Amino acid sequence: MSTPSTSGRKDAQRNRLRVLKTARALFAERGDDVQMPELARAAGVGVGTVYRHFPTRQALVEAAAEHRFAELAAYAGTECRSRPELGGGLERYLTRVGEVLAADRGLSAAIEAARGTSETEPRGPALAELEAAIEVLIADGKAAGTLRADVTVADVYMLVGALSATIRTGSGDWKRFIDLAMNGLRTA
Amino acid sequence: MSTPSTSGRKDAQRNRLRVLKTARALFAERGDDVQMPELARAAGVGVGTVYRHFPTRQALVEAAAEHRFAELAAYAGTECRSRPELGGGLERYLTRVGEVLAADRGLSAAIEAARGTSETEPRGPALAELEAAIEVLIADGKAAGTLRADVTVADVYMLVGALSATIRTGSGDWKRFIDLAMNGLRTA
Amino acid sequence: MSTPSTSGRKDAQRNRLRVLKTARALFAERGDDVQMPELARAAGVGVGTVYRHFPTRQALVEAAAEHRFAELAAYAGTECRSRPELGGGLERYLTRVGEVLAADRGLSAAIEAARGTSETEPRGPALAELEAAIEVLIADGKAAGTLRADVTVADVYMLVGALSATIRTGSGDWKRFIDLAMNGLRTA
Amino acid sequence: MSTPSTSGRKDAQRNRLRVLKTARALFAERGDDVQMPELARAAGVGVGTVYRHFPTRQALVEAAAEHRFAELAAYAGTECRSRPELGGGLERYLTRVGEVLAADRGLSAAIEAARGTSETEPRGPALAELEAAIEVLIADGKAAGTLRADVTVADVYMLVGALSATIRTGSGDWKRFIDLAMNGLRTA
DNA sequence: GATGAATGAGGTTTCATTCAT
DNA sequence: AATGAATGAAACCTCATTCAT
Repeated sequence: MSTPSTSGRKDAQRNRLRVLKTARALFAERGDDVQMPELARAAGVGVGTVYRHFPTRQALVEAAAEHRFAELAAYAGTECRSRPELGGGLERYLTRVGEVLAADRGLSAAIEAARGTSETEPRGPALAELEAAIEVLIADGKAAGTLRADVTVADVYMLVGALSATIRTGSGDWKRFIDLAMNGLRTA
Repeated sequence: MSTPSTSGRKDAQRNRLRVLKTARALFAERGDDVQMPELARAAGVGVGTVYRHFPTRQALVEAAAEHRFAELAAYAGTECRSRPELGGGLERYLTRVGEVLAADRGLSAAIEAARGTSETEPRGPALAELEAAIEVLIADGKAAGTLRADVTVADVYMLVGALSATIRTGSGDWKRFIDLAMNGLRTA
Repeated sequence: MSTPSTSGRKDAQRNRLRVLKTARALFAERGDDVQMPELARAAGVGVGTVYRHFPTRQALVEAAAEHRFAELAAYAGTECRSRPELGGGLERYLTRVGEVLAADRGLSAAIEAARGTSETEPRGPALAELEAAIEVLIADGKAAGTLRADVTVADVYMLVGALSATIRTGSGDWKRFIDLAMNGLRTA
Repeated sequence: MSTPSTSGRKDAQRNRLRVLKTARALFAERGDDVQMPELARAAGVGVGTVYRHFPTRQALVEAAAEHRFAELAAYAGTECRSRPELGGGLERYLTRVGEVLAADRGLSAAIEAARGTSETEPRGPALAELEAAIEVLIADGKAAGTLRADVTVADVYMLVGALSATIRTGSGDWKRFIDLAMNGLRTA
């Protein structure tokens, strides 16, 4: 509507991204109660286009989740390691995660709602990347003598999940959660 | 229709409880996808009766949540304190919570779904009781010198929420979570 | 809307019938392009009520088919045999079928559309009844020496189907079809 | 885009035929539930190309119908008359029709679905040809003294329609249908 | 002429809740 | 107080058709 030409084949990818970003924004704002036609309208495309790129509402939510996840993974792999000599890369990482999630509780809610009763967590491609990055942060911490020797990626992953829930449900001060969690990971 | 009168107030209470227990059982088994008419049938009453006692589906879910919560509170107040000289009352409590929640992931999911995008957590009457009980467990721990001096009820409450999410989503080994959490609460 | 009270439990059956009759009428008039909400409105009930009685659009169409089928079966069992000494019971029956179907081409179209690509024909309870009645008509004809000795119920059933298609598609004069068909069934 | 020019008019005809044949094949296999984009893909062209040649899905189905119809007409005009002294040209023709339709029930279903509630049958160019051919077969039969004197092309056309329906719906043994039909057409 | 991404009006079905009996 | 049939507002998704490239 504001952009003059809606274009053709070439920027199908651009459309996909547009939908994805609109979805993130709308979910962030209003949680799970966003309907497909409305979302399409907000993205400036027809519902059909949304469904072309994401065959199911759930698929769209998952893609939004993955999108945010990828950002978090990228952060873990770059900024957090930037000054390893300072130590505390892991803590900086968790804090960053907290900030992102806190700014975006609606999306978390939508993701949670979409999970429904499904038993398994979806494992997107960004996950492997994230795990590798966290591995490094853990190694740094152990090298600096600040982390317990038995800390694993699985531990951190679990704590991120717990942090996310804490923020989403507002069951407490998430900075305090990180504080306690880091304390739990540190050498006695 | 032909039976003169099916009794009075006493049956009403019995019905309320029947519905509540059926709800806990069905939610536990199938999560949020339980429909009101079906639930009514399972409880052996009509939908109307369910609605007489719980004006809304959400109200019923909240009641089920409170019901479970009350059990947890009772446990904190009794068994966990039973042998304070042993120490570790708080850890025993968290473990108990974990066991109950792990046996009951469906109900957690239903509760979570019912919360929807609502900002605030419902605070039922059992909460005060629980807080008092936890206060005591914390005091015990501090007296035994095992807990950090700054640990509060809010901390524990937050950790219980995080534990619940960890179990519900299956994002990791919840016993390990308790391990890390307790480590975080302990004196350095 | 015109009837003062919509009543409760007792005339659920009355509602079912009302929906069924409305369906027959609407399908007769407009063929397959009748939508559920519209049909419900025409029947003076909500869509939900329609779906309570007929879990699927297809189920409703099938019920309408069966309803008409039952009428045809009843006719075969009664009027057509009324004066066997006249002979020609089978022909009178086919003619009657033709009249009913000709007055009701829309329903035939809806039924056909609902069948879709499905391989098998639905066999409702009226079918057995019809077959028994036709058996008798055939026996009458053979006794009167007018029908070929090898004529079976399956033949007649097949011819009824063919007659139905002839009428529905308007591919010719159905009375002529009956003429030819009867000629085909008669002794040389 | 890089290829200078993909030829001119000749390819267009080739494409038309390609689409038509693909349509026949796909409809034969899956009945009416074939989508335009899918059909286009199967034909190795874009949807746009399909629409260039057939302005409407219905038009394509009709073209497929006509295509098959033309084959049937050709057969009536050639092989069936090949040895008129044998008699039974009409029966041989109907049998051939039956064989073709039986191998192709899906297309019949698609044609039927496309007709929808429309009152009139489409009359393609092959029809006149067919009628002429049948006229001859009928004349042969009458000359041989095997057909009733009042048999018309319209009768045969109607019977072909009925035969088609019998095969499509599977309501009986279509060879038996031909048997009865021929018997109906024969002199007493 | 060909391509295929985009469109968006519809259509079926679900299920929390109401209310006549 | 209990019953359960009825309600009807949604909400998702499909797919024939268009048109910019």
